[in-house]
Amino acid sequence: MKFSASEENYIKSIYTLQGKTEKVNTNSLAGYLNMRAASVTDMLKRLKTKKLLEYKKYHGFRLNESGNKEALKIIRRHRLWEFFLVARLGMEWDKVHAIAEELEHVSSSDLIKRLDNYLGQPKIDPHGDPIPDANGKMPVLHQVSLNNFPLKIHGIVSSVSSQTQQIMEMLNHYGINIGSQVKVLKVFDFDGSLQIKISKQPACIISALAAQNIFVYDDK
Amino acid sequence: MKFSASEENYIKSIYTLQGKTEKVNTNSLAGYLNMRAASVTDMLKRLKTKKLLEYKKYHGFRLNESGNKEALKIIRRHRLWEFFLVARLGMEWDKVHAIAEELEHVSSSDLIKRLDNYLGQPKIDPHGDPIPDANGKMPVLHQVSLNNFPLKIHGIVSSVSSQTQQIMEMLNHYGINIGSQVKVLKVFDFDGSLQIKISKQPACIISALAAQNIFVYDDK
DNA sequence: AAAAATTTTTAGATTTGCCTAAAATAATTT
DNA sequence: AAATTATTTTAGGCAAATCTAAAAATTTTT
Repeated sequence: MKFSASEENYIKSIYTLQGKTEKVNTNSLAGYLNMRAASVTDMLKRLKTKKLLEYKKYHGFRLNESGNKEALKIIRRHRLWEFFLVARLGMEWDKVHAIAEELEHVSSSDLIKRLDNYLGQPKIDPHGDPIPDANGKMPVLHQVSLNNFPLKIHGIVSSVSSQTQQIMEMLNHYGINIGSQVKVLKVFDFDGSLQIKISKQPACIISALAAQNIFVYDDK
Repeated sequence: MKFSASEENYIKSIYTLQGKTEKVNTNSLAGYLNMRAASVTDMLKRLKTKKLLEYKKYHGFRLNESGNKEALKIIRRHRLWEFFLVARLGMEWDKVHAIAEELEHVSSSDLIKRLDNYLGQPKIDPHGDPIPDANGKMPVLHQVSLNNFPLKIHGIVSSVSSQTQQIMEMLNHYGINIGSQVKVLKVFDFDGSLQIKISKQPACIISALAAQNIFVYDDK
C-alpha cells in the first residue's frame, strides 16, 4: 500500500511517541507535529480506515502491527538518506534532517535496497540512531558512554548526548565523528580523564565530562 | 520561490513542449500530462499569477524568462538523479525515470550542488540528454551518429535513437552503454559496417544500421 | 458568412489536509 | 457528586489539485 507524505509523517511521529508512552494522545501528537488537535483527529480516522491504527475515540491510540512495519520502513529510508548525505555528499550531520525528511517519501523499494547496498548496509545513522534492516528489525546496539566503555576494546562513536555547538566544536578538534573507531587506552583516576585513540590519529586525552557525553557501541 | 510538485511537473512539461512548437496549447499539454483540459486551464492561471507564464486566454501560452529558468533547474535535478541511479546504484537506464520524477522535487540547492560534485559534474544523463549546469546552461553536445563520426577519435556514447528492447539487447551484448568511450577504427565500404573499440574491450564490428542508431559526442 | 466542429474556459463537485469555533467527553478539584 | 478544567471530537470552512458537464470562443467546412 502507498501512503501520502502527510500520512507517512503521522505514522512516523506516532511511532516515535509510542516509544515513550503506551498510548499516544491527540494533543501530544498535535504538539509534536505543530498541528491542531482537530487535524490530528482527522488523520487518525484516515489511518484507522487504512488499518494501521488501534484507536478508540477519546482514549488514545497506537500503531498496530502493520502500522509499526510501515513506520520502520519510513525510518529506514530516512536514516539511510541521512547516512548518504553525510558519508557521500559530505554534509554536516546537523543539517541533513530536513532534506532526509523529503527524500524519505520516495518509496521505491528497489531504490532503497540498492542505496543500502551502495552505502555498505550501515547500521547507524550520522546522529547515532540505529537503521532498521530490510525486514524492519532494529539492530541492537550496545551503546555505552565512553567513560563506561571497557579498556582496549574497539568501539564506534555512535552519538553525542547534547549536540550543542560547543561539544561539536571540541569533537571536531579531536577529529572525532559519528562512525569513528575509538579505543580507550587509559583512565586517569585523579580526574576521570581518558586517554583514547581514534583510528589513524595519535592518542589524545579527553575530560570525564566529555567522555560522559560521547556514546560508543561495540565494534563487530 | 518554492513550487509544489504539481506546479513543477507542469513547468517541466511546458518547457518540453515549447521546444517543439512556438506556442503550447491547452489540449496538447493535457494530453502530455494525462490530464483534462480544464485542469490545465486552472494551473495556467496559477502559473500566470506566479509570473512564470505568458498566457492569453484561448491563444496558447509559453514560459517566460523565469519560467524557463525554473524549468531548467527541475530538469537539472531530474537528470542528475538519473545519472546517480544508473552510475552509482547500478539501475537500468530504462527504469530510472519514475524514481527521478520523485527525487527531482527535493529542491535543496545545496543538495544538488553537492550531488553534482559527487558525480563529477556529468554533462549527459543515462538517456543521452544533456544536463543543464548550475546556471541553467545546457552543455552543447556535438552529437553525431556513429557512422558519421570521424575515424580514430575518442567519442562518448550519448544516446540511442530507438530505445527498443532489440537494440538494447545488442548494445548490452557488445558491452556498450551510455557514457562508454568509443573509437571507430575502420569502416568497411562493402556493407558500411564499422570496426569499433569500446574502452577496455577488444575491438568488434557492428552493422551500418546499428551505427546509425548510436549517437556519440566528442570527448573532451 | 453561416453552420459545424474543435478547442478552451467556466462552473460546480470531490478529495486531501489543514484550520477555527463550538460541542461532547473525560479528568480534576472542591 | 457537582462544578470546573482539560482534552478530544464534530461541524463547517478553505486552498490545492483534480474531475465532469456545460458554456464560450475560435477554427474549419460548406
